[in-house]
Amino acid sequence: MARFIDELKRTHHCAAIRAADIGKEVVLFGWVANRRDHGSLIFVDLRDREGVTQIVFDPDASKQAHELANTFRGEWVVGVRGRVRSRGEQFSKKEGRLMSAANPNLPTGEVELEVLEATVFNKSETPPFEIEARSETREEVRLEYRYLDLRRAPLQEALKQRHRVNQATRNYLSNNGCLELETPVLVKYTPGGARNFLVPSRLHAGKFYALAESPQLFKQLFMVAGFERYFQIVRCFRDEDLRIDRQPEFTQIDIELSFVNQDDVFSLVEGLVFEIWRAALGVDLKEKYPSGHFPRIKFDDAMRDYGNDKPDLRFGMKHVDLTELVIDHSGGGVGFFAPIAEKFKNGTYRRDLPTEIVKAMVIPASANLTRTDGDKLEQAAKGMGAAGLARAKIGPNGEWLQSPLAKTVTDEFRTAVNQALGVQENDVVLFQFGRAALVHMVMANLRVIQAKKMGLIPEVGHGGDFNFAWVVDPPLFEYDDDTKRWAAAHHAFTRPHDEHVALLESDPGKVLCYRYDLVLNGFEIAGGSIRLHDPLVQSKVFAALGIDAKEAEDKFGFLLKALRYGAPPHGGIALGMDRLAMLLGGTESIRDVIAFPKTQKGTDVMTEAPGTVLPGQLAELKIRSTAE
RNA sequence: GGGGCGGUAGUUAAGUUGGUUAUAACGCCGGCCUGUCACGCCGGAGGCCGCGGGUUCGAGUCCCGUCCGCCCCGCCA
Repeated sequence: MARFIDELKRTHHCAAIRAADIGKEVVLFGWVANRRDHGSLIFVDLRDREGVTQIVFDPDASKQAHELANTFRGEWVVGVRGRVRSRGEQFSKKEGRLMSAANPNLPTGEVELEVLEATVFNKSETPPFEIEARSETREEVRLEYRYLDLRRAPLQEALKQRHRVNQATRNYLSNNGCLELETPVLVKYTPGGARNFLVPSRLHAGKFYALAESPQLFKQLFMVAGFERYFQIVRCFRDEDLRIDRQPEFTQIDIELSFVNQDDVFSLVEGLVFEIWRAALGVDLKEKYPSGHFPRIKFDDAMRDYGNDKPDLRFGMKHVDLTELVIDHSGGGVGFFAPIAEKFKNGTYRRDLPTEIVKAMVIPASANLTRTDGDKLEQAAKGMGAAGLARAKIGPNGEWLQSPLAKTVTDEFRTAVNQALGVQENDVVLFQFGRAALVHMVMANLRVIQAKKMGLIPEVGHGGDFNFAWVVDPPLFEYDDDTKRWAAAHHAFTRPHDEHVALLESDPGKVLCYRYDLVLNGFEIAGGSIRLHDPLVQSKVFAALGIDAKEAEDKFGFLLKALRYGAPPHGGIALGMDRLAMLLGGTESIRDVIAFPKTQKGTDVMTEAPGTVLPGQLAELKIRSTAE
């Protein structure tokens, strides 16, 4: 029988010791976070997952424990039995007077543990970096020793918060009639959408499973099967390049509901988000959204005003689309703009298919944008693929200064633009023109970059403001400039607005649909749609996409078949758990809220995955690598 | 696939127009210390300057290549 653990059970977590416990004898287990050796008095900060308590080794209390503590080093795992006492008043040599020994910076700072008995469960090598809340150690090193990085308070808190989000989600959705049902991870590869990870089949040489990029098809089949309301907290896999908010494996809160419309889905999700914020942060979103609902923005308006479908609504600096003005003024004397006006005039482009546009954004005079600042913005724009970044500073009489456009612009056009932009003296106007998708993207990013510079976006960890919005009514189809035909903007199973079904054949570009995204502070945190369950409308959608019955059957056969056997009207949504956690935690990277994340190249620096395999394993799978 | 930034003791950084023994802080090791809590004081160890090649009398520094990490575009809900 070992003395500790077998006989002496842990009585408290370190953070649980308070003034009320003074006089009690307690047993604590934990890690040596810090050791301050005063010769015959040794202070140790003992850390466990709940927090830190100061324990004191005094040879007068236990000579043996004190001698053991002499050997303690950082991150050793130790157990102590001792008596809780007030830190009281002590004579400070530094201050030269009697003063309180309490530490107001610690929740447990009023008390300490006088150690009567101690043991070392395990020693530790010197860690490669210090286990502190604020680490300046490079992420690469921290990822290699992730198990040590995870001891740090911010990561402990992030993962505890994820636990609370999970709990709240399960409770809320269960209470709202959803069943937690599981779907396969090994699935059949289906074309379109994200690239899949492939898993070779040993029993079927030459064939492959795909790792599910989402449970989309299966959750719809649950609806066909009559489960009516489903949810799952599910891992999904996508073999695409990584970003600061994208990992190859990530977790989704996946929901599908029968007999609902878009409003019903929104209400359920709004309730869920309220619940999550309460559980994770103790924040009541009712104060900001008394109706219990988030505002809605039409997709077209979001693109026009912000250049993307996930606008950060915490600040203004909206874009202004000048395309119409440019056309009306035949380019307004600006050499850059004239060709765009010309193409519209001679019918090369239609106004309802604005493949080339002109956009502007006003940076207010208060930002004091210097030429150097402007050059930096231009560099950023070029890095995103822009040819350049035309600027104009507004003079006292509305004239354009320090601008390549100033010399040739007509007075009428300049006046019209100034009015459209609502500019004032010393404002700086940024212009982008050309391919719509590029202009939107560049201007959207510049808006965010500039807002950060202007302090309109709070520093990570210091932003209490959560700005939600539903982005709704996107077009069902996107015009593909390269192939000159319509393509499904999302997938081919989204339900169009009923009043637009007639337009499917005549004017597909005008067809809006019941797809929706929930955005928060510039991040898309959820996306879903009301599904198409009507075979007749479905065939019209396929027709508009130029997909014939055979191709549809080949690609989506089993779903189409299932939908013919009494599929109820249904729709759903998926919330990105990792992004949620990231925004809840105020961290700037998705890696900060995932216990064991991948690097930007998709590797794990700790385990060195992905790795090579033995030739025999490949042979068994009938696979040969062509990699050099 | 494209663009940008970075890699120097365990960690974080400095390192000048190329110059002789590559600095500092923290950490680590040893010693002293009964009220510290970023304890303090004294002493010490610690380097393939990511890797390979080139230019040069001489390279952490300049050039070429390469690997790794990060950010963005493409891609992707």
